[in-house]
Amino acid sequence: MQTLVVCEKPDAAARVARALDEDNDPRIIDTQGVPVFESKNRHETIIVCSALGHLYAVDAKTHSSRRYYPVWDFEWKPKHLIDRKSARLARWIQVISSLANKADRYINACDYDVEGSLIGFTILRYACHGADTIAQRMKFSTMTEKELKSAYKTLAPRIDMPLVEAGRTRHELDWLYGINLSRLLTESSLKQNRGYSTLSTGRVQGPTLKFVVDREEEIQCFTPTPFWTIDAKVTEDEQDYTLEYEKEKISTSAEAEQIVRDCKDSILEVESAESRNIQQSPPYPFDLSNLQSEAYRHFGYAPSRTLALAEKLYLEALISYPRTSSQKLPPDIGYSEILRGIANMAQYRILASELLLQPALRPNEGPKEDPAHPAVYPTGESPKRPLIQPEANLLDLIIRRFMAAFAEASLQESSKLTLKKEPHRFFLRGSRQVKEGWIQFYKPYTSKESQKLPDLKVGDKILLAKILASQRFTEPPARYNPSSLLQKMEKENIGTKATRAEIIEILYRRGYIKNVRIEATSLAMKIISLLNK
DNA sequence: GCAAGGTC
Repeated sequence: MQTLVVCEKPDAAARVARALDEDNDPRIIDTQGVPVFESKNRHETIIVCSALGHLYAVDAKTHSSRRYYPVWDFEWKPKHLIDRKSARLARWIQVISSLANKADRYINACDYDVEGSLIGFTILRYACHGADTIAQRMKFSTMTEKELKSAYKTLAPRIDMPLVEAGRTRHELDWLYGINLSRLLTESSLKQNRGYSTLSTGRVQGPTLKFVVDREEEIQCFTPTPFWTIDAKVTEDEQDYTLEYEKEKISTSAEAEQIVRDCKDSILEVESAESRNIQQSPPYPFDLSNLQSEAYRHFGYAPSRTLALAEKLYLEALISYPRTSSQKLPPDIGYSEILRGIANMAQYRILASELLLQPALRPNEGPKEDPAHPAVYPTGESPKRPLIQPEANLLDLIIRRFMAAFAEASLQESSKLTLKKEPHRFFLRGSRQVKEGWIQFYKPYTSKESQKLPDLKVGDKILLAKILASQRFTEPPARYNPSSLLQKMEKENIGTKATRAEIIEILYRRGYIKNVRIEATSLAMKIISLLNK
């Protein structure tokens, strides 16, 4: 009896093999670069092998011209027969096939989601000689040793065909829709003598581009309307304080002038003073899109760049797997061991040591989960080479975010004074940090600036030092940038954590969008109006 | 030179 377990990626295979081996030390079998492990326990020997994502994909059945459309004939083929860049997968499939010959029991242990179920299915069917019909399914939601062991004990007797069908249909529809429409666009552009340029669209590219085009149209159609604001100041102990008028926007010049006339050189009386404490929980651990948006905010890195940098840090064992949508950190990643590692780096020593003094370490987790990975966290290893600045920046962000997640809530006192000159009201807002909590750990990536208030009590009087009305204009909606466009995609649930950044890059490459503050080009306008028909 | 989804 020989069991063959198929995982989605080498890293996952290593974890599964470790969990299933009774000494947590599986034998690594040499297969010239294709990872295969042998796990032993009292009853059996288990062979654990790995895919490298999809090994099979959809392609045209016959290789006619790429200019021909529509194409309806497609079939599933090994990826190395479809594109040259996948050449190394030929050996992958060979190795798995020969392992399958010696096996009589098969388990799909790919990530428990649509794509994982399909990756396992195509391998079992095409590389393991139709083993999909007898294979079992190992289901887990995190790759902890405990959960992997228990998943192995409670195998589902069959693979999950509904998920497989969903995945297969998605691949096929995306291919039919994307390839045909893209060829149509490219050909029609050729016919209009625009010269050759590849045009493309698809289930994700199309709607994403439409977000940008819609915004472009809103901006072009926008007519600014005037409004007035009141700028006012008081002075106390030689310090100026800016007042907010009770109405943020005033619609007519006459009304604004009236307010100024009513209040000019008058004495304001403090009508009320309120203050309340606001507690703010630590930030959640990073999922990929939060990491991308913070890296954009603080360093200006495009989401695609952040993913590439994170990938590199991951391959050098400095951080965990970055393509995750989880905001959870299960205890078995070893909180205190990681923090001890972080404490070995001089710049974090004091902060990490402080956390290690806590009686119990518990991260403030977010709601999002991922079937295969925890949130992004630092491994606690020190870099073995000098990092380039962007790598160092990203690692610093990830380390501080990790520490912050374990820290205490911050407490801020927020105060508001209301000053009156009948019938008008002005506000003075202030804030003060009462307890720093997690902010101490996440600096400099958060700024909670204190705003002092003058020492005034209810009933006190103070001279209005300055008041004037200013005309302003309403502004059109802001353009997307790569980060906000990615967030919009996530909100609308198109694309995936691993592909969104790349799809935005494609839109740039096709000449559909330009600049960091994203503008739709005239080409994009034409494409979208064509697709709307 | 085409999609979108895995992964390195």
